[in-house]
Amino acid sequence: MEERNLTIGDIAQALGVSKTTVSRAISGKGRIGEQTRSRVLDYIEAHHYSPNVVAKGLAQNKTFNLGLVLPGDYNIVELPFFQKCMMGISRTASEAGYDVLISVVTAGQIAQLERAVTNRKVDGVILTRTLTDDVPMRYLEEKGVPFVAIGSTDNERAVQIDNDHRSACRELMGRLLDRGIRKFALIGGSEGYVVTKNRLLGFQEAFAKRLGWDGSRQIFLNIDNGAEADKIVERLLAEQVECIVCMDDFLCDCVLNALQIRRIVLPKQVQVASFYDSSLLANRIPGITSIYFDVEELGRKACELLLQMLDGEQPKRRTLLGYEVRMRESIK
Amino acid sequence: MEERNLTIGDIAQALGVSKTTVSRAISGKGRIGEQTRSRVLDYIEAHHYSPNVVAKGLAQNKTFNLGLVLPGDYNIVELPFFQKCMMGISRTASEAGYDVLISVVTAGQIAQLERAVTNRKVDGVILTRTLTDDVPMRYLEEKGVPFVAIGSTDNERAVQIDNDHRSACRELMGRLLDRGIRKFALIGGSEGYVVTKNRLLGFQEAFAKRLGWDGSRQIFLNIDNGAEADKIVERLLAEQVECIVCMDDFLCDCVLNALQIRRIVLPKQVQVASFYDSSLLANRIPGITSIYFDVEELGRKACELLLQMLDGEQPKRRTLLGYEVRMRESIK
DNA sequence: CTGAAAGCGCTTACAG
DNA sequence: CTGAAAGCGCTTACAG
Repeated sequence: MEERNLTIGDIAQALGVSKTTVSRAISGKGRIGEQTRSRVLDYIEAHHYSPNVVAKGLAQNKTFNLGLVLPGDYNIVELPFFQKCMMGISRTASEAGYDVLISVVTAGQIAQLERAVTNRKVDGVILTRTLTDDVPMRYLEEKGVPFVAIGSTDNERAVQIDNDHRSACRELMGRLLDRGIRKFALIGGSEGYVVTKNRLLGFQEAFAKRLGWDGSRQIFLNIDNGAEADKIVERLLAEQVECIVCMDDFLCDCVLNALQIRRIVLPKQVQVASFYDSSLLANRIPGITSIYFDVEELGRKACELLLQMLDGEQPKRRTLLGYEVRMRESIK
Repeated sequence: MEERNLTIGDIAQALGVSKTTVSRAISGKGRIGEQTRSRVLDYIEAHHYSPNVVAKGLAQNKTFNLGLVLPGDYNIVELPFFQKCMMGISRTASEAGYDVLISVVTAGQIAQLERAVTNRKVDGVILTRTLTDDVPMRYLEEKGVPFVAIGSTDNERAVQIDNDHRSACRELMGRLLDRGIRKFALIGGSEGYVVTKNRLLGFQEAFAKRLGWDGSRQIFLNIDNGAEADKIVERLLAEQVECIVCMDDFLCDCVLNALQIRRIVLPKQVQVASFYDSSLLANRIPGITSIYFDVEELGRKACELLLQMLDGEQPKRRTLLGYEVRMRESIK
C-alpha cells in the first residue's frame, strides 16, 4: 500500500534500457524497435505501472485538466441542466485522458476560476452559462485561455455551442398556432440571459410567419419569483387568455402552482406550454407540452470542441444542436 | 498574453539571489533575512508572479487537488444535495489552496475515480454518497487513499460525516405523535442506502419511547417510482391512514401527486410529512412539514476533515451534524 | 533504433 | 542568513 510508485527510471533499470526508451515505448513517439517496445509494454503491464501525469504535464507544459465553470447562484430548475452538462463533459474528458476541475462562480465573483488559471491547473475551460456581460468569459479572453461557452453569446471570438432555442421555440409556437390558439401570454425570466432573447425571437418569428393571424399576445419578461408569476396568472385568467407559455420550467412550475391553487383544470380552462423540458416537471399531471434538449450531448460536444482547440485546431465559432418538440396533455 | 510565465529562476536572477532564497521567501519555510524576504515579496507583487503549483506539487509529491466522487445515477430530488455539497466543498478547498476534481461513478463503475487515483491527480477524496456495499470506498481503502465519506457507513475505519438523521426523524415523529396522530404510514426508498436504515431507526424509536401509544404504523420500503407510490397511496386512503410520512422528497413528490390526482385536500383529508426538506418541495402549497439540513455546511465540514487528514491529523471517525424540524401546514 | 543530458519549475537536505 | 546541488518523474532535441 505504501510502496513507492514505480517510475520510468525503475523500469529502465529493470530492463537495462534508458529512460528515453521507456518513455518512447509508452508515448509511441519517436522510433523504437518493435521488440524493445513490447518488452517495455509487457513489463508495464505486469507491474501495473502507470505514469505520473503531473510530471508528464510539467515536462510538456500541460495539466490534462479541464476547468468547468459552474454558477453558484442557480435556481433549482437549472440544476439538472448543469448536472447533465457535467456528466457529458466529465465522460468525454475522461475518455480523452483529461480530468475535470470545477470552479464555482457567483455573481461575477471569479476567484476560484482565477486561482485555477493563475495556478496553471487547467489547459482550457468550459463555461456552462453565458451572460450578456460575462465576467468569466472576459477574464479568460484576457488571459488567453482556450475556452468554449455552452450557451450563446454575442462575443464573436468565442467558441460557443448551444441548442437551437430559437428554432425550437418557433416550431413549438407554430404548432400551437396551428391548433387554433389565439390568445397567448409569454412569461419569461431575466433578459440578462442570452437564451431569453433567443427564445423570444423564436416566439415572435412564429407569429411573423403567419400574416393572417388575428389573435393577441402579451409578453412578461424579467419575472423571477413565484409571487410575480402568481399575480400575472391571476390577471391572465381574468382576461381569459387561452395559453400561457413559459420560457423555462421554473416559471412553469410557478404558473402551475398558481393555477392549482385556483383549481384551474388543464387544458380545459387554460393551456400551458414550456420552452424547456426538465426533469422538474416530469411527474406533473397532466404532462406539460415542452421542448426537449439532449443536455448531456451538449456537454459532450462542448468538451470535444475544447479538446480540439487544445490539439491546436480551430473549430468553427458556433455550433447549434437540435431539439425535440414534445406535445403533451397540457395543450388541447 | 503569450509571454512566458515568470519563474522562480527569473526572480532570483533579477534580484541577484538564489532560487532557494526566493523559494523560502514565498513558502515562509527556513530562515531568511527580513530584508531579503520583503525584496522578493515586493518583486513578486509588482510583477504578478504566481507559482506553478504543478511543479511545486511534483517536488512535494502533492497535487493540491481533492477528488470529489459524484454519482451518475441520481434522481432529481437528490440533485440539490449533491450540488450544495459541492459548493461547500469547492469553497473550503479553494480557501485552503486546493482545487476540486470530479469523478462520476455510476452503478459501481469507478473508472473515472481509478483514473484520478492511479494518475496521481488527487491527494484525497470525498465521497458524497455511501452505499451498504460501497465499491468506491473499498477501492480507496485498498489503495490507501485518504478519504472522507459524506453519509453514514458501517465501515469502522472510514472517516465519515453525516447529519443526524436518526435523531431528526425521531424528533419529527415525536412531534407528530404529540399532536395526537394515530394511524401512520411510512414510505421509504432503497434499503441499500445507509440513510434509509437510520431514518427507519429514528422513526421506530419515536414509537418505542411512547409506551401508551395505541395507534398503527405501516411501513413500505424499497419504493422507487411514482407508480408504486401511487398504488400505496390509494390503499392508504382507503384505509383512512391519518398521516403519510415520506422518507425523502422524491417519494413525497410522488405521494403529493397521487393525492392531487384524487383531489385530496391537505391536511384536512390526510396529513403528510417528509424526512427531508429539499428545494424541490419549496413551492408546494400547502407547505410540507419536514426536516432541514444545512448541506453546504456538511460539504464544508467534510472538506475540512479531509484537509486535516492531509495535514497528517487523525480526525475522529464520526461526525454528526445538526438538523431542524420544520413544521408546516401539511400537518394539522 | 537507442541513449546521455538538459530541461519543465519547484523544494529541500546539506554546507557554509 | 544564503546558496549550490540534487531531486520530484517525466519529455525531447541532439548525437550516435
